[in-house]
Amino acid sequence: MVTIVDVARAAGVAPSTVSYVLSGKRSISPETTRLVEASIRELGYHPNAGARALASSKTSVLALVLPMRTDQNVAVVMEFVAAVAKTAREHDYDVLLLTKDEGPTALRRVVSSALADALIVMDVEAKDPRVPVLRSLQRPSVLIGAPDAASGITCVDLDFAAAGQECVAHLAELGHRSIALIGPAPAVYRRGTGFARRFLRGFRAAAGKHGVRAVNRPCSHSYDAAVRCVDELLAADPELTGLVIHNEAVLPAVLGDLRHRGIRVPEDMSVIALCPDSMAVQQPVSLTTIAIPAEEVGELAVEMVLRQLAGPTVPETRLLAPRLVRRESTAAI
Amino acid sequence: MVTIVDVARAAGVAPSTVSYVLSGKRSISPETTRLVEASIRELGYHPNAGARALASSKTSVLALVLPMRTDQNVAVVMEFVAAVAKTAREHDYDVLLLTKDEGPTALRRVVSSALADALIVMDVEAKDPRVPVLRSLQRPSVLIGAPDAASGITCVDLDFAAAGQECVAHLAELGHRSIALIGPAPAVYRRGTGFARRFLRGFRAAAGKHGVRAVNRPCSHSYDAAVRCVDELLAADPELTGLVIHNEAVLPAVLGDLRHRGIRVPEDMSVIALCPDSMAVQQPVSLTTIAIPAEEVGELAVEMVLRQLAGPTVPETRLLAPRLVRRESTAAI
DNA sequence: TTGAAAGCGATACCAC
DNA sequence: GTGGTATCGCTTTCAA
Repeated sequence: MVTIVDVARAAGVAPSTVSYVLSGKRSISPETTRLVEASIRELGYHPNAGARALASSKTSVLALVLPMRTDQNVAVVMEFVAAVAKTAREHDYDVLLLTKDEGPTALRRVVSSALADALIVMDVEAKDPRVPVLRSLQRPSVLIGAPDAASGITCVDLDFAAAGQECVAHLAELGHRSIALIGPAPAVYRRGTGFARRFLRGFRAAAGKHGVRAVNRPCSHSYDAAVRCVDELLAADPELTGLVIHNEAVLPAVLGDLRHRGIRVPEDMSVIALCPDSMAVQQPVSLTTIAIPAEEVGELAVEMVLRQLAGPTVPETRLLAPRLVRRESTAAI
Repeated sequence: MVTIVDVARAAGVAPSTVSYVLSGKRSISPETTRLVEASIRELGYHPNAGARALASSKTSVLALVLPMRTDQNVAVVMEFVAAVAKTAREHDYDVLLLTKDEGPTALRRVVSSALADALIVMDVEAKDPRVPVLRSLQRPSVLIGAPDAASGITCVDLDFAAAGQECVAHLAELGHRSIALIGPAPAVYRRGTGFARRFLRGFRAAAGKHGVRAVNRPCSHSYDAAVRCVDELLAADPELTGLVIHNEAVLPAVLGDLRHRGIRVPEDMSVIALCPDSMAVQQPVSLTTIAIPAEEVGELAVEMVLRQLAGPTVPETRLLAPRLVRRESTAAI
């Protein structure tokens, strides 16, 4: 193993000088810099992460807590992870993977054993037990999502309320007077995952404002549930002409079922979905969507957490404005 | 921060004794053990990971290299990750996340900076540039998947060749005489991802053996591509009665299209898919599948890599036998 | 602009 | 069965 002493000897300088060349924390003559950098390259030196962490109390590692349900949202979660990993590396950080089901203890463990400098936590619920722990930990952290009590912590997420509003506004503008929301599984509401309720709130508010008849129907992930859901909605209101789908899992099922019933999209039924773009274009009709800005959120999460690492910041909840992408599944009535 | 010295003082013993209580590397009197453990609990002591790594040259971290494409396979990748993370934690290891597009350099970096003790590498291609690097690294590693030249390295994967054979055998037994394989996107074959070719090989061999007419058609991930694919297959052979789908992305599209054409599954067309179970039961007809044993593979990968860490082992490629789960999408002709 | 040396917090060897 | 302490590789303060 190549150590800083080896490099120093090869370059004919002191170990501390090598360290300073690497960190840039003091000015070094160009000549010395050249010498040291050459030795580093020649010997293939990589600083030992443990030693560095021990001496500097900084690990250059971010812990990322992931939900590991495989039933839902997988594509979106993956996009977050990709964005977080990429952005972290751009700032010379590595990513340590934790899973949500390790619970709040895992956060404590990672921090007290100095495995990571900061935490990014996904899939935050309304009354998330990890939030108080995070608060007590006194370590930089960013939540992706937002709990009920977000005071004192930093969050970033899509503005789901605005997203709900935009969906309704778009349909209302196209002349639709009766619309329905096919929501996430009942379990999601029960778990109190914030985004579901925030979306619903925006949806309802906008419906009131635009004078549109609007109903809401959670839907679990089986094909049958999706079909039953469409059934009920059509039975309850034959005039229904607009569907907002906030549930990627049943997207193919709902669209398939509409087609099977001879209900054309968008001629007979306008459909707008909240889902990743990649999914939107993989359907029989390419879907008008509110994109989930996973990449942006992931990137932002890393940047916000690094800013905290760099110095004091004020906790804030950052909600990203929804971006409606109009494709072929919505039309004027 | 609580250190081992604090614990030692509180328990009235030497720091080394605390260390030995923790590691179990020498026998300690019950009384001392009790005392030390109590102090640890009271003070909330967690050993500093960096210090430990520095002193012992072991990090208790496994590096996991993930593909970050979001287009395909996401559910399966997620299941791997979940299994790896869970199994690693059960053995008191943490997981460091790397992405495939960081390339072979990332492997070198992680090893030389002593960020991880071993590597688990996913999405291995036929001529994967990471393989020679891995070989030169002299660190325990397991590939999920298998390159062409697997000598000297440890791999674990589903036995895709056997899976291809099983699919054909199952359909042949049911009396089908003409079947087709809807395969992964052309890009996947081009990339030389081993599993695609191995599956195809098994498929062809079994078709020959059972005297079944069999064709192969790669299919990219758009809805239109899927429809076109079905179109062509039906045009080429009106007698086609069996479909093997090795492409989760187009599963809903193909099934939707069949239904739209009035082709019933399984009455008119038997369908067997290679996909996660969760996906199989989310279709209009629950699908007969070869399950991808992601959980088993992930678990095994961790165990194999830990065994290497424990002592010398002989490199081997472990192929898991496919398990066909019969559901409602296949029937006798 | 550079060097010397004191830690950082654990492990594991050497003593007893 | 237990204690003392050199050691791991780096950062950073103090000195020059």
